[in-house]
Amino acid sequence: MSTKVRTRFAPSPTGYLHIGGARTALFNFLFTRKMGGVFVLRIEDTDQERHVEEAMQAIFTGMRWLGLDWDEGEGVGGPFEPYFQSKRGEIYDRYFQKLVDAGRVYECPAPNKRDKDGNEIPGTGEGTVWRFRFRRDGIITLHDAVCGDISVDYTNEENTPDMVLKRTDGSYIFHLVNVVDDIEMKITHVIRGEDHIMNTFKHLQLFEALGEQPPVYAHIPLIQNPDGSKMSKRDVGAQLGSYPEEGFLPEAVVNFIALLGWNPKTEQEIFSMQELIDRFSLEHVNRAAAKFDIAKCKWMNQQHILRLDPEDFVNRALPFCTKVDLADTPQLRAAIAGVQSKVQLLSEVPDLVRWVQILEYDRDSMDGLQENAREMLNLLAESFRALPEWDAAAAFALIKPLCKEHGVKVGAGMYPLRVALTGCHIGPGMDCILSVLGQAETLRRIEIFPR
RNA sequence: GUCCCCAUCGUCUAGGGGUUAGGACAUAUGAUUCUCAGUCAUAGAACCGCGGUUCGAAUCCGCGUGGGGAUGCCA
Repeated sequence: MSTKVRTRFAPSPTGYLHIGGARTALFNFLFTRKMGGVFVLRIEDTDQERHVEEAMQAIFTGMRWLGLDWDEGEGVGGPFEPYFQSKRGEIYDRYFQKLVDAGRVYECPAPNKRDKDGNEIPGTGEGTVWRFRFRRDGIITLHDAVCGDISVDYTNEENTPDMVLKRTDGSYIFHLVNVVDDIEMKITHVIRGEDHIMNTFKHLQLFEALGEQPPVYAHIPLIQNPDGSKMSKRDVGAQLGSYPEEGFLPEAVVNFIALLGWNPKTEQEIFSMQELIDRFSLEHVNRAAAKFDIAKCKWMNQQHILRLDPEDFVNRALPFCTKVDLADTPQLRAAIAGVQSKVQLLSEVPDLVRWVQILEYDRDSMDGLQENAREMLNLLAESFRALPEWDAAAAFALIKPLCKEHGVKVGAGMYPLRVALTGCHIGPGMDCILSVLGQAETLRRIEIFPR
């Protein structure tokens, strides 16, 4: 019987949750759910100097927004608490002592420190640090679940200098704590970004020195900017935190990043989380980096919006409207429902329904009016007024015959009406507009229309 | 510098010793619709280069080139 799959997502709270990090979390999540395993969220906050509290909250809220629920970690507990590395000092001391006893670490003068760009700061190398003594007797091979076999020659010290494990202040470096926690938390599969590949050889050495079996590793390709450069915090789409406020649906973002570097071996493009779980496998993860294309991400968002229940759509779009001071009324909700098929992002909704409460004439829309606009409006108003009983559907049904009767194309009659009633040339269907405004307001708006 | 990884339309990708190299986004054109959106149809658009293996290479191998990553008292 095979042991139960245990994975972890181990971000460090030094920046906001990055789209690449979100995808790493997603792949871990999909794999774990597919395998019926346990997904651990561990916070790697050993670098107290760079620790940012809001960044940590952004990780939690970002993962919850995406629907990546973890089985062990902050908020849910678990058998290997605590899940913050800053609180696990004694455990690391114990493992470090093992390395001391085995003669695998040695104390030596500290090198110079580095700034955040990695440049050395001269004259800062004070005190002593502890380094791990790598084995130098051969080539180390990593059997990666995505990349295949990769080997590095550890007899060549130039690229593999003995690594620092313990800082001058007694705290431990990432490599040690990462490996120790993976051992302690019984992690069976490590799915992480390709930028960690070179670290993995160091980690393999650590596992061996500690007499432990390493987990299965799967290194996933990085996400790059459209120009191929490394994506950093300031780039478009880089921060997951910006997606909710820009009007993306979490299911669309999940769908999009899942397909960035993994393919489902089918031509289907739109997937729910459950479908992704059912299909996911590490063998179909690509090895090449993917560029981030915001246009396709928006298209995918649109596809998911189209699939939402109308009521669900209204509820999700409503906050974007109230945020710009539109009042939550039945009329507004009706108008929102009318634009479900017209937006790619929820944030586009307010501009399309503002007319319900605020009538402003859009310059471009006004310029598009033809000479006979006033004439058409008068005719329409006349027939609306003549209705024995107001009924939006009936009013709407009058428009086409009226246009034909007067020898104008339906669009030529509908357009001025739309601009007169909403101030804009895009928005919900005309039947929806008439229904929302009602007879009196419809006639009033035609009346006051300045053309 | 050294080490590691990668390379199919502009982008995400399928395929993989013999294919009209397929799909999606984006773009363009047309149809429909309420001049938006949507839907439908059509079009243009790719195997990085050079050698080798082979009857045959985009596919396998080597070398270049390009891109990315690593080489930290960051993670």
